[in-house]
Amino acid sequence: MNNDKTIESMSDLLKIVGDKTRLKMLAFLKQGERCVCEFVDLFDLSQPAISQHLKKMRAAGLINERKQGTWVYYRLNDQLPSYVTEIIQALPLLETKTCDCQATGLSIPLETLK
Amino acid sequence: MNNDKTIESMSDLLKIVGDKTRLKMLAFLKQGERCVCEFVDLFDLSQPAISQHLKKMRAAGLINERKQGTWVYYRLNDQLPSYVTEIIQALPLLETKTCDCQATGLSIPLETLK
DNA sequence: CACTTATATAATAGTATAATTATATTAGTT
DNA sequence: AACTAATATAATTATACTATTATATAAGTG
Repeated sequence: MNNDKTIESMSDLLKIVGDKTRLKMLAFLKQGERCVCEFVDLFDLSQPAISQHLKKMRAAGLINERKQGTWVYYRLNDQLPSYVTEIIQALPLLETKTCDCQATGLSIPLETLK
Repeated sequence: MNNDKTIESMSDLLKIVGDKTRLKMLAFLKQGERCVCEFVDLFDLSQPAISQHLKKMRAAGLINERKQGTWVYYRLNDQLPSYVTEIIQALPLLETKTCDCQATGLSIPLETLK
């Protein structure tokens, strides 16, 4: 086995995790699944910026997505290296602001209930 | 307490840890104290680059230094956040090449023994 | 089908990070 | 004191990252 390759892959993953915005996203995801629109509401960033952060975390295997209609929900991957799990555990729990798409507590669009 | 500040400080620390070269340095330091000259030998990088990486890790509180004559030895700080300890534990053990300044196994310059 | 909403992608500009070369500092040696 | 070796700092360049604006896609609705 190649040690340098291990270190490089750890570096790649830690660089993804180490960004302030992405850490905050991970902190929110500790509480469960969240839709993209919630991040757009919660962060003082443009929607494309949010989308690109989520893409990077998805590509790194940190999060998984679930699509429901136009909405996309992300959740933490439950198979993460222990050192990543430890980082996420160390993150503070953040206050939840409820987004329209979660107002029902059902995590699905209201329209689908009509 | 301010959650954003916690996240920001975690981000700052993870950015320091997440660099490939610095991760490799931390992997070497798992085996114990090392002098700067060893890093200069072991890495395919200029001496100033090594020095700057060590400075950042020192400033972040990841490592401690001990000066002995012209030589400077660094070791892991033994009081690190658990999530950092976990990262270091996950690093592979790297082969040790012995440097002149460690040839005695005493970690001190030969000249001081004269 | 035109319109709206949610999300993603592309192009680009701004900022941060790490590398190099050059130079300074500090300790030890002759 | 001059010389060498080890390390640090400064200045600069190159590269990588993140944010923005503009645009595309895809689903849902009237």
